[in-house]
Amino acid sequence: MTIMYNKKSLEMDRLSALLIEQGVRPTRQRIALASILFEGGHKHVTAEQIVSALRQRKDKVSLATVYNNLHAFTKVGLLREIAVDHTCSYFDTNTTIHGHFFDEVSGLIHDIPDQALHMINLPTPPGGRKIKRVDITIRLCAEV
Amino acid sequence: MTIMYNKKSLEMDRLSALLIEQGVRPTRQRIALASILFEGGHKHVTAEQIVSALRQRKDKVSLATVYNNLHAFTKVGLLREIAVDHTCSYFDTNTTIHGHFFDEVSGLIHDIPDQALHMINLPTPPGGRKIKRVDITIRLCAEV
DNA sequence: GTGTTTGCAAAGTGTTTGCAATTTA
DNA sequence: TAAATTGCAAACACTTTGCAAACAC
Repeated sequence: MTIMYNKKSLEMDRLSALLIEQGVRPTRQRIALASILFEGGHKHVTAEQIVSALRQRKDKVSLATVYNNLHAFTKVGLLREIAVDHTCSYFDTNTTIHGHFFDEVSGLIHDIPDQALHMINLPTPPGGRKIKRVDITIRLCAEV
Repeated sequence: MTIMYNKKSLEMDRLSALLIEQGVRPTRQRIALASILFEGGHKHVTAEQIVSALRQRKDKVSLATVYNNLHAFTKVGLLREIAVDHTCSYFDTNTTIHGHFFDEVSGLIHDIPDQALHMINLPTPPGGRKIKRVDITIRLCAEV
C-alpha cells in the first residue's frame, strides 16, 4: 500500500505551523492569506490585490477578513506596513530593515538592494522617544 | 495729514506678492491660508489643523478650499506633501531636502537636523525611472 | 461547548468633485 | 465682463465595526 504525500496539504501544514508559532489560529482564510503572502518570495501588497489573487484561486475570503488579518499578521511581526501613499495601505512580507522604491507611475513598490543605502549619524530623537523604525522611500517618476 | 501704515496690510501685501510670484491668484482665502503657513517659521500641518487655526482667527475658509489650495501651493512648490501616515495628509512648508521624525504617540512631525543624516551610495532606480525625491522618516514610539 | 473568527452590510474617515454663486483682474 | 475661485453638499475610496452565523479547539 502506497501512502500518497499530497504536496498541497504539506504546504498547508507548513503555513499552519507558521501561524500557530505566532499565536494565530490557523483558519481556512488565514492559511489562504498566508499562502498568497509567504509563498514565492517577498511581496508588497494591498488588501484589494490579495482579495483578487484569492478570487482567482477560487479561495473566497471577504475584504473585511483580509484587512483584519493583515493587521493581525502585522501585530505579530509577520508583516510590515509601508506608508508610501495615503490613498492605500501597502504591506511588506519582508520585515527586515530595508528601504523602498515607490514608482508613482505604476504604484509598484520594490525593495532597495541591501548594501545600496547607508546612513551615518543617526540623530537622537526629540521628546524622550525611542526610534521604532527608519523608513526610507525613494520616490520615482517618469524619465523626462 | 498722517498716512497710517497698517502692519497687517503690509504683511498681506507680502503674502499677496508671494502668491503672484508663483502664478497663483491672491484671493482672500489664499492669503489667509498663506498667513497661517508662511508666517512664524516652518510647519507641518494637516488640512483640519489649518481650518481650525483659521476659525480661531475668525477667518472662515471652507475645508474644500483649504484642500484645493494646499494642493495648488504644492504644485507650484510652496509646499511639500509628506507621506508618513495614510490616515491623514501632512504638508510641510520647508520644501528643501530634509528628513522627518514622526512621533506616533502625538502624531507630530519634526524636521531632522540638517547634518544629522547622510546617505551614500544612492542606488540607481529600476525600470528607466527618475528619482523624484528621497523620503526619510524616523518613526518614534514611547520609551519602554 | 466555549471562545474565536468570519462576512456582510452599515458606518466611519479623510479627501475630492459638481455646480451655482461669488470674486478677481 | 470673462475667467477663475469658492463653498456647500454629495460622492468618493479605503478602511473599520457591529453582530449573527460558522468555526476551531
